Parts: sequence; structure tokens; C-alpha cells
Amino acid sequence: MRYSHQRELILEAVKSVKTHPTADMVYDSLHTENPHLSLGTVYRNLSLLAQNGDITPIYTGDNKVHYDGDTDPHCHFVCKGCNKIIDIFIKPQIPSEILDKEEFVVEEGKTLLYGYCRNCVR
Amino acid sequence: MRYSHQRELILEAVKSVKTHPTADMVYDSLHTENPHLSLGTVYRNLSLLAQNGDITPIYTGDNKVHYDGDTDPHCHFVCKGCNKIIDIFIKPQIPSEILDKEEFVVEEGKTLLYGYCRNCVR
DNA sequence: AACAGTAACAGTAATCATTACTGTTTAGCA
DNA sequence: TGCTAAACAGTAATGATTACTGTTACTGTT
Repeated sequence: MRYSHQRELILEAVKSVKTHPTADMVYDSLHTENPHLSLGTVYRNLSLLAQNGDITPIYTGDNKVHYDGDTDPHCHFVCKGCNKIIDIFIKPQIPSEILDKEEFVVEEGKTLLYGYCRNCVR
Repeated sequence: MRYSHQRELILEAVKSVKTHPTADMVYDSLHTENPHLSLGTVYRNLSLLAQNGDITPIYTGDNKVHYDGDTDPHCHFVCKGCNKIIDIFIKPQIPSEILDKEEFVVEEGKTLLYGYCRNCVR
């Protein structure tokens, strides 16, 4: 992959926050300082970076792809109240039963926990 | 929720298969026999049924919502080759560390395993 | 059994995230 | 310094999902 300043910016934007931003959150965060950055470029590069293993996509069901700059395997907690995604630094469990069988080659596991954060339970 | 024939059909369509269909797969499967069934009705009812706990949505990252008629908590294996979703009848692990803390109320856990099925590894 | 009220419907238009296209710029190598 | 393909900006198109509108049909009440 050839170097590009835009990709650098986008990678840094994802890595520097703990908010698991979507494409347009990244775009918004960069656009004021970089008025010529295009939304299409953000989408393309997030997708490339994810493919390359530099960031991790998260699919929570809100119909938007979120990205995590921390690629170390861990779980995520999704608050049904405020929709925040919070890192839970525990490795997703890949059941040994499935690893023992020869039916599948498992490359990664993603675990999402849904519920309410302290601010949203009442 | 008031009774409706269409909802009955849609629920049955999801429950009777192991394929984890999307809205338009459900629509296709019902449309020939029920020419007046509308795609909007399928979307609305899948969403209502999921809200009601009668079916479970699955977000794999393919930009379509899949539904599982089996609401007993279990993991899913997603083949990156053929995109099939396969049931793994093991309860998703909710790390006890997070349950012990008082920061979150966890209601459910979803675990997706990504890899290749026997037909797709070579 | 007809009536009223409202949930659900069919059909279609609108929305919104994402992807594709087009002409231009630029990294990186000869 | 010039060449070539990758990457870009800007914009149009796509595709899944949701919203809207006028109509139909459950269900409780006379």
C-alpha cells in the first residue's frame, strides 16, 4: 500500500480516540482542519485500513460501521441507552468445541455485550 | 401486539429455516405464495418480532440484518468464503469481570466467529 | 350484527450509509 | 525529470431500510 497523507490522518484519527468512530465521525473530526478531504476518501481508507489489520470494524446493529484503533482482540459493551461502545479488555472466547472439530477454521471472534451503562440505568 | 396473518407468515418463515435470512430473503420466500405481501411489511414485522424477542437479529458486517428463529442464546460462525452463518450451540460467554463491576447492566452477549467452513478452505 | 377506533397493511417515495465513477493529482521508482 | 499506477476530490449511483398515505381488518363495544 502506497503512502498517503490522507490515510495517515485517518488512521491517526481512529487510533487517537476511544470512541469507536464511524466514517462520518472521522470525516467531521478531520474536515475543518483539512477542508479538501473527501468523505469517499475516508470510507475507502477506513475499509483499506481494516483490510490491512490496522483498525478493527465493529458491527453493533446501528447500521453504521464503527472502527476501533486498538486491534488487540477484546470485547465491546454497547449501551442501549446512549449507544456508546465501551472497550472491555478481555479476549473474546472461541469455544474449544468448535476448534476441535475440523468443520471450520476460525480466524477471529467478536463478542458484543449489550445492556445499559451506569448513566443510562435508572 | 395485535394478531396479523402476515406477521404469522413472516415469523414462521424465519423459524422454519436454519439459514438466518435477511428481510429480502424472507420476502422472496413468501412472495410467490402471497403476491400481495409487501417488502415494507416484512421489514416492519421482522423488526417488531425482534423487539418482542421472538427472533434474534445478527449483524455480521455484510450490511444486511439477518434473523435467527432460534432465540436460545448461542454463537454464530460466519464463513468469509460463502458468507453462510452457521449456528454454534454454545452460550456466548459474558466475562464475569464485567458482571462483577457495577458499571454496566449486561442483558445479552453476542459472539460471532469468523473464518472458513470446510467447503471454503483449500 | 353493525360500529368505532386503531393497528396493520400495500404500495410507493424518501432517507441514509456506503460504493462507484470521472477527471486530476501525486508517490515513488527509473 | 519523467512515467505510471495508486490515490485523490467531487459527485453520482446503489442498496438496505424507513417513512408516508390512503385503505383494510382485527377486536372490543353497543
